[in-house]
Amino acid sequence: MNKNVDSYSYASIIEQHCSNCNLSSLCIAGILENAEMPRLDTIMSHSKALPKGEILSSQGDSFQFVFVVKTGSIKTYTTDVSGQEQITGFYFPGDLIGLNGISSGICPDFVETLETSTICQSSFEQLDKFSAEHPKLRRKILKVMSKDICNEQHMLLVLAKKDAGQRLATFLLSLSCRFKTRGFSESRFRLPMSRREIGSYLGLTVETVSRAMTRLHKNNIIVIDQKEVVITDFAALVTLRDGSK
Amino acid sequence: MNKNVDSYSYASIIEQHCSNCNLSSLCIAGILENAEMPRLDTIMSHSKALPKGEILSSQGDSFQFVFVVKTGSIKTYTTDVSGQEQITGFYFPGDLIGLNGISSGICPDFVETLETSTICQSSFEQLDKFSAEHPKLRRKILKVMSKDICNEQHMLLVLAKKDAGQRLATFLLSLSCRFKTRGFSESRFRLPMSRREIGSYLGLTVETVSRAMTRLHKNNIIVIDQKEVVITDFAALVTLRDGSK
DNA sequence: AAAATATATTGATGTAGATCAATTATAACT
DNA sequence: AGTTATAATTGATCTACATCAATATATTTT
Repeated sequence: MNKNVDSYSYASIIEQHCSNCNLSSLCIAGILENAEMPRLDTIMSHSKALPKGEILSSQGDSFQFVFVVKTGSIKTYTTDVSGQEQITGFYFPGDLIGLNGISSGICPDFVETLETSTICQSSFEQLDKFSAEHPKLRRKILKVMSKDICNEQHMLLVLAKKDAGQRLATFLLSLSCRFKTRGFSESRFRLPMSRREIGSYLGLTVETVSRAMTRLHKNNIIVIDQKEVVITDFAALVTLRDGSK
Repeated sequence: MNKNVDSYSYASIIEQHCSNCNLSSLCIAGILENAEMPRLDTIMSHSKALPKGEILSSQGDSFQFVFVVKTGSIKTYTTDVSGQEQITGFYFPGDLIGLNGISSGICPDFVETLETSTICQSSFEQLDKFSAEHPKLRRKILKVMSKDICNEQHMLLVLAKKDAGQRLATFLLSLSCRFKTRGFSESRFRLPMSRREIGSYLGLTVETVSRAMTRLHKNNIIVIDQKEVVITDFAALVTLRDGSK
């Protein structure tokens, strides 16, 4: 039972188009020519604001849709036979989510809003058909998946080899970079996820995340007030991240 | 400087074709019709036996080729600015490697033989062109990448949440399954990688891998003699892997 | 075959982070 | 505003694994 966007009573499709979306430079739509936009608009639907905690698709659902974050943020997480829950990624405006369902035809994870968010949705089959005729779109999809693989391989290294401080530094600098790419401040931002969620993503407990956070604060590398982060010493944060332990 | 296969003096292209390869059921070639094989043969080159330790491509190389393992086995690993080395995967006959280079155009990791191996190689650009005209090949490539993402997301959970015994159980059962798929025994096989390499992959030290191994042996779950493994109690190994810790 | 080198095992000890527990801060609800 | 529930911090203790060190076993070299 896929809970696709337009099945929500509060999430009907409203008058929005990829062609007039200011996000297109970040989104897969960015590689299309203006003339090709109308066709994209026929396969993309756009949600209105979804509240925090909304599950866009669940582990075990049959795979049908891919999503692009328009505003807000998303987490993906998998669970285990033993009930262990692992956050596998955080996603921000422009990010394309859900391609990992292709291999088995089953959604391998949960996709959930971290805060009030709007998202765009497409049937994967239709996107794939479109891409068959558009080499640039085809390549873009491959690039997105390839990038996902690289990101996860990097996270494997982080989880396997880095201590708590380095993991948190890696995390904060990655967020900083992603916010910067989206035109926001790279040094001052709000964490849309809880300490527990950061811990799940980084393979740490809440307590360890909290302690690592206050340590960064005490060392005057960041200022942290609840979810608000200010990076005050980028160089030190990078040194910590890249230190040979 | 890409060290592609046919640049090796000892690895000249020999008379081999995808069309007469007994591996095709496991390989991407498996989804093509007989009539399409000749075209695949024009873009695939086949190495002769490469010795252990041969590096097929290096982190930082410009991305050009993808590889399929024909015989033997392969490891991929990345390194860090701080010199940390992380094995990101082990690959066996039929496995397609290298698609993670698409996003940046740079090979993000090293690809190296674990033992004497033969491999098949294709220019990615040519494979991509071919796939443009063959929906099934296009879909197959997407499936391979999607599977890679799922595998890595699963490894993230293993590294973030599982203890040494569970990690080793996960590893051994995964190998068992992959060998079975390839027509080999699922209960008796040879580990082509060292304890150190297993440790790198699982985020553990050699010592911990060794201890976890002897513990499995003492509990009569496996018999291990150097690199030879016999799984004597699958149920116990599964229970260990899936245990809620 | 002997020497040298690399790999694996086993033991002793130290430590980062988990766990348990208590307190404080924040958000949600009535 | 006051009550309840949730999230975050901080402290005390415990433990699994890393680290250091010593053999032991393979593998390679001469």
